[in-house]
Amino acid sequence: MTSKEKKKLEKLGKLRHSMAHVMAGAVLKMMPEAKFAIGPSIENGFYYDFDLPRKLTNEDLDKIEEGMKEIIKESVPFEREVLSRAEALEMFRDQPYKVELINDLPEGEEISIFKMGDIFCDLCRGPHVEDTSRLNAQGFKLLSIAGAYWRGDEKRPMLQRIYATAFGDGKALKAHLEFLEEMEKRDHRRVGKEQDLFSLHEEAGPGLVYWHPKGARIRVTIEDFWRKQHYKNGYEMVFTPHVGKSWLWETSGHLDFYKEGMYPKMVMDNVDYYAKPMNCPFHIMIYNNGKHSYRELPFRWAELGTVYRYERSGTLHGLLRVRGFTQDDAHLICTPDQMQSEISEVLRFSLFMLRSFGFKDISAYLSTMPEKSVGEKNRWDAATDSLRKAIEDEGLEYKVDEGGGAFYGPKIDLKVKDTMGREWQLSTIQFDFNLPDRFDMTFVDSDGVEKRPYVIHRALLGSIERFFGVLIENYGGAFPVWLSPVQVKVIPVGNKFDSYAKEVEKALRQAEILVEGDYSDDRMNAKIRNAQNKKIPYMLVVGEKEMNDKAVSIRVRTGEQTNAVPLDEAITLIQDKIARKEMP
RNA sequence: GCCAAAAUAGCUCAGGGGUAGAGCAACGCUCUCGUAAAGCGUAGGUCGUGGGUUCAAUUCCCACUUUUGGCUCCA
Repeated sequence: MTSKEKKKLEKLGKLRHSMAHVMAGAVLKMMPEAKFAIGPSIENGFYYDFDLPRKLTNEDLDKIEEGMKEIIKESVPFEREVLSRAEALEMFRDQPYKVELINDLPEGEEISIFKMGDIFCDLCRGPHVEDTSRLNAQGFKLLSIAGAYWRGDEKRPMLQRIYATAFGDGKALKAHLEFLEEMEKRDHRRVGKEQDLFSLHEEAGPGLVYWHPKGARIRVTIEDFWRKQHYKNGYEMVFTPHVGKSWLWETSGHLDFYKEGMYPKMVMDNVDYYAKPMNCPFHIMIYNNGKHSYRELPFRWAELGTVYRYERSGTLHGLLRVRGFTQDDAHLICTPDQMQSEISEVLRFSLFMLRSFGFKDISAYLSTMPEKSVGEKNRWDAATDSLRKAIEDEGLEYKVDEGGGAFYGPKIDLKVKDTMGREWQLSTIQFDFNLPDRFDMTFVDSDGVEKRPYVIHRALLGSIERFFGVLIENYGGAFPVWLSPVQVKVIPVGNKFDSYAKEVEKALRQAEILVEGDYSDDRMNAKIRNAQNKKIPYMLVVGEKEMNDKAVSIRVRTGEQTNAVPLDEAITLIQDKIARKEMP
């Protein structure tokens, strides 16, 4: 970010934060009993949390918005004052949340308040605009009412939060509202319905995904590519069961530390079984099936492993947060000597995969040893160093989350930015110092001594379901040709040309192109419209001329049109686009 | 899980204490069509589930289920 951009953001932040005070003022006017929590500026806007005598309705939002516009019109000044702790506590004695905030301020910290005329006064660090006339009455919009726990803690009171978006002027606001509309259009749940890709069924189990034929085609494309690349990169595939006896989960520690994330037990013949929330114990079972020499290592075992986890009911969301999903999992089992090269390789591989799917803007997050952890410090240090070196060698931008690692090992997470500028965490590469001990994994080293191997978990796409959701939103349903579930729609201009269209269809299918013909009695215009709406990359329109010349008319979903293309040329062109993973 | 809102035809949605409505999709018929919607017709619903109030509930009330927006952004 340039310093100019930073300044602009700071200015917007000041504006939004001031706007939050204006909103609080309007709410106070409406409900004098209101208790105020916090009201920061956030990305694209601001919010304020209130404890109110009654529930807010959407009509209230309109009234509050009106109230805010009035305050803005009145050019109310913002004035800063510095108070002693005692004065501040006295001033906010009727505001329990503010009192808590004041009491939590560290000793010696300056306590300041901002007065907005006699309308509203808030404990606040600032800064603010000089007066409310600096705010734009056309530049904001209250968006939604939401519940939010005081300080994000579910044991504390639930407050009412009003979210708003705000910009310097009406034009920027309009642009942002249009952006939100565009997001709605790209929503994977909406596109999933429009293109008949997948469904979820409350009566059959929430958070469990059904892949329809079109969605399954995309999934198969993803998986085929994934398997091929894994074999090319020295991995082996494994398949493991979906359930395991409690012994397995006791040994792994999941029943001690992860039980609330697991589906409850099934009992068969008086024995407890659990659906797997992770694949790792199964892969370790394969490893422990025999004795291993250092000469065999490293093992790279991959599995598209479907796992089941309990996600809190309120957090389920389309494909992005589900209860049953398929991890593109793998475990690297290696000697200490091999660790660095394995990490570097898997990071490189990960970047290759993400880029293959069109994600170019990738950043890394390195999470280091937390306070509570297992495993020897020197192993943590070596592992963390290898992760850091791998990131730096790739020249990736990265942030360090000190102490943010899991208790069993440090990790790298990769985040991609999609075409709409949103970040998604996809890949994760994670050391495990817990399971090798628990399962007593060993290899015989060159000196004949049994030693502990390093175990690294990794998922490149994360989960197939979630990745699919991200892909849909990234492309807004207009996939590159290789991922499109229908790459070509053959459209005869009239039923007279159905037989030639079928010939074309057959030729394309022989060329391994995903093709469908439209033999409905719709008019050609309607057929084109239907194909456009499904975002099918190529429409091959055929009629008399094409039939006579063994040709097709190519209409790309962008609207481009090329007439009289010989059929074999059209096939080559489409095959080429598929091979290059390009847009049509 | 918690707060709020929602659930009506396959989809998008309207309606409202007294026989349930539209558009699109589906199906049938007519038209045989040249680059983003031909015309006519037919069928389609225990109004999410269970309970209550009422002469009468899809509508009002309660519970449940599911979905949606939130629950990290620090005065």
